[in-house]
Amino acid sequence: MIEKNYRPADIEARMSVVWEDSLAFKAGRPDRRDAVPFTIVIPPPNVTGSLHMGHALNNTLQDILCRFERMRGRDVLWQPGTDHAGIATQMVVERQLMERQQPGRREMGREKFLERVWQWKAESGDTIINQLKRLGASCDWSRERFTMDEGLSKAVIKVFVELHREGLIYKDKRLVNWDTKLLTAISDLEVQQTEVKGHLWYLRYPIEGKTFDPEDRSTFIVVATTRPETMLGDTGVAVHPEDERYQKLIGKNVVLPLVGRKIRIVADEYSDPEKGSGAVKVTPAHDFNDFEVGNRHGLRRISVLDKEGCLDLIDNEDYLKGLPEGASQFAEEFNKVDRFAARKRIVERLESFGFVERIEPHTHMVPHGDRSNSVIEPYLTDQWYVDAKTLAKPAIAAVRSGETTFVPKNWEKTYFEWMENIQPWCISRQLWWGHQIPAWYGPDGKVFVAETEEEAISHALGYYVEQEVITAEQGREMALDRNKREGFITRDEDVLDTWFSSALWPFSTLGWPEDAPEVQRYYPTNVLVTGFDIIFFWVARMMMMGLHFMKEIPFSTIYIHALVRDEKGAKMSKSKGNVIDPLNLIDEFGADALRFTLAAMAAQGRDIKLATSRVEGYRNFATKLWNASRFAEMNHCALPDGFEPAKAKETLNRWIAHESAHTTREVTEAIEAYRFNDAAGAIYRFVWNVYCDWYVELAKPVLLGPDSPAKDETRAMVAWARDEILKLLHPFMPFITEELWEVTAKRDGLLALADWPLKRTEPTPEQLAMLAAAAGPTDPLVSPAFVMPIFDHADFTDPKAEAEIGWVIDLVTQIRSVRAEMNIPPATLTALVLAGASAETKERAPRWTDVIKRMARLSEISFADRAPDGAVQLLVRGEVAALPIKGVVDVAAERTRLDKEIAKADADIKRAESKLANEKFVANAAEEVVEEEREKREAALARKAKLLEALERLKQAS
RNA sequence: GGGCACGUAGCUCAGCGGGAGAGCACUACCUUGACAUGGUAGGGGUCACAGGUUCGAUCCCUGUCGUGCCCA
Repeated sequence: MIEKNYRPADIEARMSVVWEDSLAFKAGRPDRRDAVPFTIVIPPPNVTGSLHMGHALNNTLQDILCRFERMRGRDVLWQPGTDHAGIATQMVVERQLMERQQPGRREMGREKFLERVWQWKAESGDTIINQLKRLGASCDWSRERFTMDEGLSKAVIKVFVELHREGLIYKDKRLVNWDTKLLTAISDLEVQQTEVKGHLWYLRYPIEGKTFDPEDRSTFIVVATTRPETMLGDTGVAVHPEDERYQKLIGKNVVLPLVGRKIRIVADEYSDPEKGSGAVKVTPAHDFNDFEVGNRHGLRRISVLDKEGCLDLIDNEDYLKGLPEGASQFAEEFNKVDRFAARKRIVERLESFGFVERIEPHTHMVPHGDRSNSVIEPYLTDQWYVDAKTLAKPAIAAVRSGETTFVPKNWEKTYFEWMENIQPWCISRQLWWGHQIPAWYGPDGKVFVAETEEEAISHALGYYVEQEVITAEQGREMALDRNKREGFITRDEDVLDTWFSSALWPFSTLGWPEDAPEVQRYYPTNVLVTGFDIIFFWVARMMMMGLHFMKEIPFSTIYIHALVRDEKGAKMSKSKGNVIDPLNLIDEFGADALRFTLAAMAAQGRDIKLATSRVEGYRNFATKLWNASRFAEMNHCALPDGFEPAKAKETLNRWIAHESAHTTREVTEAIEAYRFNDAAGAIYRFVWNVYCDWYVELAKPVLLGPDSPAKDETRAMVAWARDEILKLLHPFMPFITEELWEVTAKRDGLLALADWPLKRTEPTPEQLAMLAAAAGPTDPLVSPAFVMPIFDHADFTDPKAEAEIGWVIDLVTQIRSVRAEMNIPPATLTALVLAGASAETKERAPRWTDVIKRMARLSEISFADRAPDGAVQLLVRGEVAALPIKGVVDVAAERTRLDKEIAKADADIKRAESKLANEKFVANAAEEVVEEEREKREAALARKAKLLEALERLKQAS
């Protein structure tokens, strides 16, 4: 029995358990051993995360694809898991420690802290997974992975060591984006440029050999800067080589104010004569552009900041080198002053000596850390880098060749843009939570990269024996005795960028580098579903790593979906805290309603700003389906064994089979093309506007009437069409459909594992050849028939049934419309006269008497040669349907109505004729378009003639 | 500054070379035996603006204005 009311919360809780217990989503089910696999790896949410709208959309779409393919018989693996999210997680735990007033990370020490993070993960790491389950995600939960799992860590180590051996990972001292709050390097991608209102300071740098005089412009050169405090690290001044103002100064020195360092004036195209003074100070250790300029001219790099962003001058050999007497006094005064305070004080000091020419307000972009939101400092440090440029080449080629395709295609441009200008990827992070870099340093700082410490020590001992740093005897002793080698080599403290492990996700989760059968079976995956915001962070890097280590693309299709934005149109993010909670929507309207809303709004290439009213509307849709199923149940509609819808005799039943097959094709094709909104729209219209509004209504007289073969057939068909709906709707609304599937009949199995309505037919050899050519080489495991299945449901198409039911619908609709227009109350029944009806109509009408009477509120239906006097005359599919309503019909009003109809017909005739009279139209337009226009004209002419007749009769009668 | 989108009904959004669509909201009527989370019938849009291409433009092209995002 179906419950009276649709209560999503109850159903969802129950169905989750049913699915879990039945292992319905397990990949590699024995009964699908021979099925073609279909694989999606989930974009692993951060363990710190909780479900936001972006996740809800992303996972709804993946689930639709997975459930769809599972019903189509494939062996689906939807690989779930979570990401350790280095910085985010470390921050969460540190914050927790602070809130509980417990010792901080550094006091605790690395080992203890990491224990603490794991403990946190054990307590809270399941949050997001449970929320995904609430959404209905049909992942193979038994295969859940975590980027810091033993297996995945092994993959990370192996990849690092191999790339290092190949020279694709290296250590380099160069500028990085340094977060002075988190005390770590971050990658370019983690830096957000934010517009900040600042100043442009024009500083006077005295020319060597001249006596500085603020009034005499020949004694100094003016440089403009937004960061005056970095001047302490200046090692040059650059002017444009063709800037005439400065030609004579090129090659000369200036004396750096306050510091006294002599620095050279160089010619470099980097300085823009149009901007500021045309001369720029060069600080290679604190600016990315200056770093390049410095390289070109061999300028020194002098770092004047420490890790926290404070001036670091005392004991700073680079800084002090070559400075005149007395420089140490200044160094002592300014040492350990924070960079922003230093800016103020240095400007003051410069002003006091007349070194500041002027200060202008200046708005510019300042880099901020996306996690800490603190100002990022270009900082000179040793870091590990991946040679992304080399790895990007095959990744670019794979997309160029179409081996991997983006949907929608325009994202390929973005991908190429970035990949072709890719910079070395800084992968080391000065954090504790993450994969510790497998590199060890010997006593002299030489680095040994190896998978294990044992391996590293053996390399190191071999090396130092050879270098005669230690004797062969010492080497042997240390190799044999742990205690003796203790502290001889020390491991790199840094961990890897979180995205380093995410880049391996498509194969590390399958068991690589072990020789796991899953790697063979499920790699490459079929489609990656993600938002465009992580194309660079994640998609591109998976492409690079997948191609390098598996020698195969990680996925053949990349479906990029919209971003769900907050009400202001801003991107939602975990750290910004501007997330809308989809769980509230699930609580209020149900997961099915939320999923359907997201699918219906997932039009390609457009962002989603979610309106709650839509969710409510789709909840109502679920209610509608619920009640329609109750109606079927109350009328004992059930599917008898061996029922063949194609053999139905009743026109109405043939019609719903016809309509149903049409919808099936629409939904199937739309999902295949990732047009989720079209698929959702098609099934929505079918359920509500076809099945409920017309089929069920038209079937009522039969269902409520006496027993008959027609009634038996209709009962079967009502149930059959309901089952078709449940199947088609299942990928979108899994909970309600599974529930209804279970309670409406005795079933062989779960709906989640039932067959999709369209059966694949064996393709002909010609079709196979054609498909093989079209499919290309991307997915060798997939037979062409799977890439583009061939379906056959010609059995259901029935134009005759369509015409007949169409006539009924038109007739009823028009009568209803005119009744409403004339304010005839529903309680008043009217008679219907079919005037001058064709043989076809005379044959059809009796079959629909009950239905039409019921739906159009009629007392009787009769035939006549002509419409009775004083009747409202409707034109239904070219024939007159008259409603004689004595005393109700206002003749004047009816004339006006007919006049309006005639005017409309006239307009149609005119439009068609003017087109057809246009020689160019007839000559240039497609034949079927012209033909269509002719048909329109004929139809309008006929309509007008009939309307004129009707008008004539009305005139005669009055 | 470069790039990518987007301006369609009051709101949220589809559509996209051959007569403008949905959901919500709105109006009127309806306790009809699945459903008032419903039914029936309506109202509402120079498809941002200006040019161009075309037999024909909401749709393609160019420009303008406005909005958003990404990268400098």
